Amino acid sequence: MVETAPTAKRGTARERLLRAAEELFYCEGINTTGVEAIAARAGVTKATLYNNFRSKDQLVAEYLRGKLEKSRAAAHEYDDPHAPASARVAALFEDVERTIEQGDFHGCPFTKAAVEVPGNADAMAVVREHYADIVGHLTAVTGDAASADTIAMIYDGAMIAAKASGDAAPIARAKTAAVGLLDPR
Amino acid sequence: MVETAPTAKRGTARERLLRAAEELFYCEGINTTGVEAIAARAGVTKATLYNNFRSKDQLVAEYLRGKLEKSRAAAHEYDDPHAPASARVAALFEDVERTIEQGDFHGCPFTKAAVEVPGNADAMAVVREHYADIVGHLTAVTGDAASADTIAMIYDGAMIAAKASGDAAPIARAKTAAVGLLDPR
DNA sequence: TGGTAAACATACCGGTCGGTATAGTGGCAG
DNA sequence: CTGCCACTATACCGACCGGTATGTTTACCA
Repeated sequence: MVETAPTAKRGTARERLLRAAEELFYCEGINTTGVEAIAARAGVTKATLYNNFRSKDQLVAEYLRGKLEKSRAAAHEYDDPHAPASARVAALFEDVERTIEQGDFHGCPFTKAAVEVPGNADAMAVVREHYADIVGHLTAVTGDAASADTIAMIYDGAMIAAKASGDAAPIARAKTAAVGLLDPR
Repeated sequence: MVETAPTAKRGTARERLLRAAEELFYCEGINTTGVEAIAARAGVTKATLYNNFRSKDQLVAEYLRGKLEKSRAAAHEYDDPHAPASARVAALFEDVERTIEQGDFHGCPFTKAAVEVPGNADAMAVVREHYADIVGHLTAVTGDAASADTIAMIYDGAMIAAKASGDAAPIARAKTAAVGLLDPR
C-alpha cells in the first residue's frame, strides 16, 4: 500500500534485500508481505530478487537465519560468563525489555514464523535451532537442563503475552519468575 | 486446492460455516484459508456466507469466540474443584496431552490468531479474554496471582514448543515444572 | 395456496499473489 | 575496445483474494 521509503542503499543488492525482508517480514508479517514490496523497499526490482534467491520460501529461511545470528551476537554482548546465574538469566529478559522500550518489538520472530509458515521446512529448522540455542545457553548458565527448559518456556510465553497485551510488564514478571526458579534453596 | 469433503450437513448454514471455519482456520491457518474454501467445506455458497457474516474478519472473531467457549466448557469438564491444586494444575496440561494424542493439535488457536491477524481488533479482544481466563482459573486454583501468571506463561510456551517440535513431550515437562511451582515447600 | 425469505448457482469486480520472460543498460575486467 | 554480468524496466502469466450483484430455486408458514 504505502510505498515505504527505501532503506539506506548501502551494500549489495542481496544485503539490501535481506535487510528489507527483515524489516517487512518481522514488522508486517511473512504471509502479508509480498515479494514486490520487499524488492521495492530494497530499491531493487523483482527480477533482481529472484536472481539472488530461489523463491520467497528461501528468502524467508535466510531472513530467519539472519535473526538467529543476530540473537547469537546479542547474547555474546549482554551475557557476562563471570556473573552469577541469576544475573545471567535476568540479562536474557532485560534484553527483550530494552527492545520493547525502543519500540521495535513485534514478538518473537521464530514463534511467528512457526505460526505463519509451518510448511517451510528450512524455516522450521531454523526455528528449532533457535530453541536449542536458548535451552543450551540456559543449561550452561543454570547447570540444570530441566530448569533451562522451563525458563525457555517462560521466555517464549512472556513474549507472546507482551505482544498480545502491547506491554512490557509480562517480561518483567517472567524475569522475576525465572530468577526465582534458581536454587529454590 | 483439494475440495475437501464437506463436513456433516447438520445444522443451519451458520453453524456449518462456523464449523468449517474452525476446522480450516485452526488446521490450515487464517490468512491462508480463503472464504471460498470455507463456504465450499460448509456445503454452502459464498453469498450465504456473506448473508451470515459481515466480513471475513467477523467470521474470524466468531471462530475465536467459539474456541473460547469450547475451552471454557472443557475446563468445566476436566477440572475438579475438590481436587488438590497440584492435580488441578496438572489437569490443564493433561487436556492438551489428550488433544495431541488424538492428533488434532495444531498449536494454541489464540496465539496463532495473535500472530496471524494482529490487526483484527475483535479477534485480539478474544485473545486477551482467553489469557485472562487462564490466569483467572489458575489464580483460583493456586490462590496466588504470581504463580498463576508464571504457569500461564509456561503453558503458552509449552504449546509453542510442542507445535514446533511436533511432539507432546514439552507439555509433559511443562506440567512437571508447573506443579513444581506450587508450595515450593 | 400464496407469499416470503433464505439459500441457491453463477458471474463478475479490482486487486494482489508468487514467479517468469524479454529487452535494454551500465560498469568493470580482460 | 569488447565481452560479460548484474542490474534495470516492464509486461505478462495463471491463480487466488475478499466482496458484490444477478436471477432462480427451495422450503416453510400463514
